Amino acid sequence: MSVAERREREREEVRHKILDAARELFVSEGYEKVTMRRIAEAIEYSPTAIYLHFEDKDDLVLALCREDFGRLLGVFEKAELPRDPVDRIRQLGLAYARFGLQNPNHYRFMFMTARAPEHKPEATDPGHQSFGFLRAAVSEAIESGAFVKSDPDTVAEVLWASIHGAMALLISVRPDCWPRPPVADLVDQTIEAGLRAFQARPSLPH
Amino acid sequence: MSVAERREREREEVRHKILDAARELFVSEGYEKVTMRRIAEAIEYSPTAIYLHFEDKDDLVLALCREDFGRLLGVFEKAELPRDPVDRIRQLGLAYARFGLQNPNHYRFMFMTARAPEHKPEATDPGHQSFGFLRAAVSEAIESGAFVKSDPDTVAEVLWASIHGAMALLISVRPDCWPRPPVADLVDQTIEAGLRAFQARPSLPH
DNA sequence: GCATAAACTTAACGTTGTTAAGTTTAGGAA
DNA sequence: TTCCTAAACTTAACAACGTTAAGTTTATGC
Repeated sequence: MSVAERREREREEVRHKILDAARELFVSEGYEKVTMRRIAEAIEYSPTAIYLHFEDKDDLVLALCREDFGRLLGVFEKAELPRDPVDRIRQLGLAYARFGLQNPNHYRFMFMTARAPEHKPEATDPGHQSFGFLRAAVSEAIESGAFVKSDPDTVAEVLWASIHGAMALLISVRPDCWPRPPVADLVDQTIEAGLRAFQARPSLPH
Repeated sequence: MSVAERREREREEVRHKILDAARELFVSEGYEKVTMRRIAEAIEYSPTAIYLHFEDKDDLVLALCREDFGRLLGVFEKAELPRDPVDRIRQLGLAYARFGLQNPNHYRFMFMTARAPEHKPEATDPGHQSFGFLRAAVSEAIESGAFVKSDPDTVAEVLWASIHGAMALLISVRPDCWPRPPVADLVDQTIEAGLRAFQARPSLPH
C-alpha cells in the first residue's frame, strides 16, 4: 500500500509545482500571461504534462484562487473578530478589501470574470463562505436592533455589492482616468456609508 | 475639393460597416468572440483591411463602446431629470443600471477590464461625463441641505462605487452561484441605501 | 522476465492578433 | 491620352495560444 501512497504524494508534489509556478506568473503578470508553455518551462516539464493534473487552464487558475482565498477565509475564522456585529461587519469588510487589493488578479478572476458553465461553483467556494460570515453578522445586527428590521440576505447582498464596487473600481479603473480619492479612503467611506444606511436610529419624538 | 470629401465619406462608411459588424458580434457573443476574421467575413473585406481604420482590436471595441455609451449620455442630457437633487441621483442611477444591464459586454469592457496603457482615457469618455452629472447632483444635494455636509467628490465616488458593485455582481456572478435577490431589487436597494447613507436627518433634541 | 498502467513527451491542429510585402485603382499632372 | 503617385485593399505569413492524438519511458506487480 505504501507504494500507492508514495505515488499519490509524488503526484501531489507535481501538482503543487504547477500551482506555484502558475501563481508566480498570475500574481505578477495576470491571467493572460499565465501560459501553459511558460508554466511548463518554469517547472521543466512539457506543456502537456499540466493536463495530467488539471482539466484546462481555467481549472488550474481556479484551483489556485481557491487555495489562496482559503487563506483569507482562515483569517476570518481564527481572527479575533469583534463581538459587536456592526463592528464585525466593518472588520470583515476591511479584511476582504485588504486581501482583494493585495491580490487584484485573484479578485478579478473570481468575481469579475465570466467563466464557462462547466466550471461549476462549489459550496466551499470562498465567495459562498465569506458571504456566510457577512450574512451571519448582519442577522445579528438586525436582531440586536443595531440595524433596522429588514431581510438579512438583501442587506448582506447590498453591503457586499458596495464594497465589491469599491474594489472593482480600484482594481480596474486606472487612477489617471478618474478623479479618485485615496484607496484607503474609498474603501473606508464605502463601508461606513453601507453601515450608516442600515443602522437604526432612535425614533424622533413627536 | 469634392473628391476628397467623397473619399472621406467612403472611408467613414467602411469604418461604420466595421463597427456595426463588430457590434453585432460583441453584443451577442462578447469580446472574445469578436475576431478580426469574423468581422472581415461579415463585411466581405480581408481581415487586414480593418487595420486601415483601427489601430488594433481594443481600439475598435473602445470606439464601439464610446459610441454606444454616448447614447446613454444623450439620455442623461435630454431626459427630463427631476429638479430635486436626491431624486435626480436616483434617476441617474436607475438609467445607468438599465443601460449596463442591457449592454453587459459594453459595461464589462469599459469598467471591468484592465486595458493597455496606450489606450488613453479621454476627457470625453462616458465615464468622466456621466460621473460629472452625478457629482453635480451630489453638490446640489449637499448645498440644499438634503445631504450631510461633506466632500461632494468623495460622496459621488462612494455612490458610484455602490451602484457599480451591484452592476458588477449582476453581470459577472452567475445567479446559481449565489443566493441573489431579483435583479431590479438589488439595484433599487443599493441606490436607496446609498442615498440613505448621506441623507441629512433632523438633529435629535438634547 | 514480462506485461501493464501510469506519467510524461513529441508533434501537431486549429485559433488568435498582427505585420510585411505585394496588388489594384482612381485622380492629377504632363 | 499617358504616366505617376498615393491610398485602399489583399495575400501570405509569423509568432503565440490552448489543446489533443499518438507515441515513449518507467517503475511496479505477477
